[in-house]
Amino acid sequence: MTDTGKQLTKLVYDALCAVCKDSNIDVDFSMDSISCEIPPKPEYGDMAFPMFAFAKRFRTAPVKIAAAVAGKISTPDAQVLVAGPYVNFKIDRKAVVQGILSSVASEKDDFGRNDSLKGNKIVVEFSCPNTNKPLHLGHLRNDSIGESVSRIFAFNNGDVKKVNLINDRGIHICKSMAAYQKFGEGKTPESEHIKGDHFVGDYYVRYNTWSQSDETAEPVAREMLVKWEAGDEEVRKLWTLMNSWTIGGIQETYKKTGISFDKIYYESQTYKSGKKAILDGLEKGLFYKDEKNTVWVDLAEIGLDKKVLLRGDGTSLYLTQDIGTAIARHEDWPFDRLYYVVGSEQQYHFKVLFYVLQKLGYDWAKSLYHLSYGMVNLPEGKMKSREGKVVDADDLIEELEQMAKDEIIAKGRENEIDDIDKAAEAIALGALNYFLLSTMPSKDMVFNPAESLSFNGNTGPYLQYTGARICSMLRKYEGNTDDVDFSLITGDDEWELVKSLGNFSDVVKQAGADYNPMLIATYLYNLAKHYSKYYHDYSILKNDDEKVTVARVALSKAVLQVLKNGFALIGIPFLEKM
RNA sequence: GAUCCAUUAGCUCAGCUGGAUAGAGCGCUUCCCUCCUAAGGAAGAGGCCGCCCGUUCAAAUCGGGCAUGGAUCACCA
Repeated sequence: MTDTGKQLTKLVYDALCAVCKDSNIDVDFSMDSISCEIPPKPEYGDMAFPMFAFAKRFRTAPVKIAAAVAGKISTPDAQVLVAGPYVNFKIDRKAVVQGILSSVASEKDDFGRNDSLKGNKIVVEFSCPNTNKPLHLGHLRNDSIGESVSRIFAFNNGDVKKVNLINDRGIHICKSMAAYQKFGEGKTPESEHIKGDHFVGDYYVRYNTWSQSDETAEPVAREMLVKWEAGDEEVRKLWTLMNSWTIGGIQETYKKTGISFDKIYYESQTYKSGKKAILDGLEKGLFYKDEKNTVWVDLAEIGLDKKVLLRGDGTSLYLTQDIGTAIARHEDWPFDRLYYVVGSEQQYHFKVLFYVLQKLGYDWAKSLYHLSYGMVNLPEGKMKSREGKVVDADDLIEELEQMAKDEIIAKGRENEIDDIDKAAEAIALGALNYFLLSTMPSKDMVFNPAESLSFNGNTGPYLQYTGARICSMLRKYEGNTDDVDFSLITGDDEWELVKSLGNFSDVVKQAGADYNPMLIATYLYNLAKHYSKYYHDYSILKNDDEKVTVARVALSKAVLQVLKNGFALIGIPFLEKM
């Protein structure tokens, strides 16, 4: 495609020069200034050259320039069209089709893989749950984005490490512990047959109701935190036990949603770090101390106020700790970039964090990114943990699975599918991940259970269904596609499909550059949509001419392959049957 | 008071570094199991792209202002 594009660009350039000569205008532009586009509709041709850029120079309307330029071009390779302000070409599609379909067939699961991030060491930190409650829908969005961008970076051949930092200490953890100590009566997740994270989460809720009616609750939690920091044996024991329950439960959820990490950090092990860096900075005069020995940073340089880096008693804060872990991480593995997948409400925090690291003289601080994502709201407003207005992750997944199962049975597909439970799980996960990733990360999104859980239309299951149909068709096809006459797949609808396949790699690159999985989701939806129309309008298996069948099957195989490759990037399980 | 983000169809969202008649899905009104899965396809209705200026041959897109909604801001994470 690019070769053809270059040839045509040269033709257009030469014609433009000729037009300049006729009008006595100096040629002060190069070939690079000519842009080449793919027209939005097939009837406009296959390649388009807009003439807008020359309107000013020529003091002529783009439409007239296009006509003049087109008049100067004659080539046996392509047909020239004037479409308003554009000079368009219809080209010989066969070679392009052959090129793209052959690459898909030979590169298979690696089709779309490229070197745009080769040599880049990239850390993606995401999820970062607390150990006092189970995951909710907001965490699922975080996980989904983190896992997906990691896969996209890796598909651009970046060297990716996924890390998690578990927030396992602090007053909120002590609250669930305090409630358990008071009301637990030695119960365990096993004895109550409850998933560990939910078990602990129930005590966190219990604490909140307790503290509302009894003012002795708060001192209990506070005292527990002091004991924890002092290393009190009994408190530590309880802490270890309850954390193991929660983390065990959360890991089950990770397993279910296809999330994994290369390394898991625990805040209890890192929360004291950063102190030394701050003191060093203080010595260098980067920060200042007040009369209470509190260490401050002045943020006037970046238009902000000031911020505490170290308490007067020498203890660390969230920011201090993040400074420490960032430094430690870079020492562990000198990354080229580090992405923090964290909600948009922490934009201020990261702005300050990056600034302080830069001030401390760490050059790599400019390679830190806050991959900020918006909140997941409910139609009636925000999710509020304390009021119990949250969409629990496990509950949501279970509900989706049940719906998928019902759907399979309602469609009478249970005999066609080998393992209904497995298929239902895959459909549920596909629906969930597609839903979470098809909105731009930076934007807030609304989760309307009734509408969001649909399996029709622009959804994950629609994509899975498109793939499953192709598979089902291929199972019925006996022949092979070793010898394809590519000239038989040059119709407009087929051309659109092939063009789309050819774009996949660019979309993967763009998604990597923008760290935006939504681009993959949108791309896949459009591909599936084009294919569905094609599938409906064209007979693929039953044709008078066997050669036509071969060609169409080859095209279908290529679409299937690209769908598969894209699915892997946004966490949509591929299904051969559904 | 300040900073950041958002505002596109009834609802949920696309629209890339400005360019050909503003696009999907859901919902609504119709039509299609002709072959390979109807979890599908086709058609229709539905838009001052929040408002006002500006830059440009060209603005949903860029800049400024305003309005509305949200997030954040001095020792919570």
